[in-house]
Amino acid sequence: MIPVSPNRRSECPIASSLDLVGDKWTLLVLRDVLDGKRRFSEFERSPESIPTNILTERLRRLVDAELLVRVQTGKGSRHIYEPTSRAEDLRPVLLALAAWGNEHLAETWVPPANYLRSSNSPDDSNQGV
Amino acid sequence: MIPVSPNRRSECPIASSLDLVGDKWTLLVLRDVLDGKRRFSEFERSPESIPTNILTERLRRLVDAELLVRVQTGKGSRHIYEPTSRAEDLRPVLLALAAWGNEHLAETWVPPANYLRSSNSPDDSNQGV
DNA sequence: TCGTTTACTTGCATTTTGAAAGTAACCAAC
DNA sequence: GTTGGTTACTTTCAAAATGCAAGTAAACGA
Repeated sequence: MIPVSPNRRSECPIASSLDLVGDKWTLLVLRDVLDGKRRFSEFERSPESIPTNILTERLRRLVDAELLVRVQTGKGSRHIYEPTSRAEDLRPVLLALAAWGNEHLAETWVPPANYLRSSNSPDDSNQGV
Repeated sequence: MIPVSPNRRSECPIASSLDLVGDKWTLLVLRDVLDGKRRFSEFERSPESIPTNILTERLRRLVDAELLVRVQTGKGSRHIYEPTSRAEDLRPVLLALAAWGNEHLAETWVPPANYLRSSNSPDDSNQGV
């Protein structure tokens, strides 16, 4: 369980979830990681172009809340971010948002049928994001 | 279909949805309206205490995007906001967020089994939000 | 060894948010 | 028919978050 945060607005589970992931960028980072991306530079290269200072801060928050774990790879400042089951459990949220977007927003990419359905690495035939 | 917005970050359906509802407050207004609330003053009284200038602006955006319709009641500046089917279609997003919050965030209200499942007015036995 | 990549940090301008107070129209009671 | 309350806002201004650009240090790759 993620402990009660000091800036929680209410005990509503929706409001409390949004206190953690309800901003412009966090769910997009989670989208990427659940789509198989693992590295800072991969998140950075996504089409939305997240500013790097914000990416750093969001990754830190997600690691703090244990939605991601940061794993050292090689010697220096080279690591990957792996989703935990807490992050995996957000898939239904992302899938519901994607379905709503495809149904109601003009000119959105329709992802392949299995998009975000497994934790596998992204498949080359899809449009990714 | 909601037309392409000038500030859209990408054609990803998740990112595009978040361009409209991906902030701290919008989904809480939609939670309230899907929970049976209809008036400005009802949204204002929710436990998260949305600032009124922000509430005004969010209601305007949701009316513009046709997730809500503003209906005059009585003479003067007295109206209600009714959800359209575009808003109803966001229920799965809210339910998924609520489920995730209840599973992973400490001390969140567990809403009744039928929470947000219908467009009926809220039932007195529930804790509302 | 030299250029490139990775994963950041820093500084600063712009934008958004938040808190509080103000307002105008209506409504209900006395 | 005035007074007090409610409704649905608007305005002001401070504070916080975001965004952009540039800088950095270590490591990697040829």
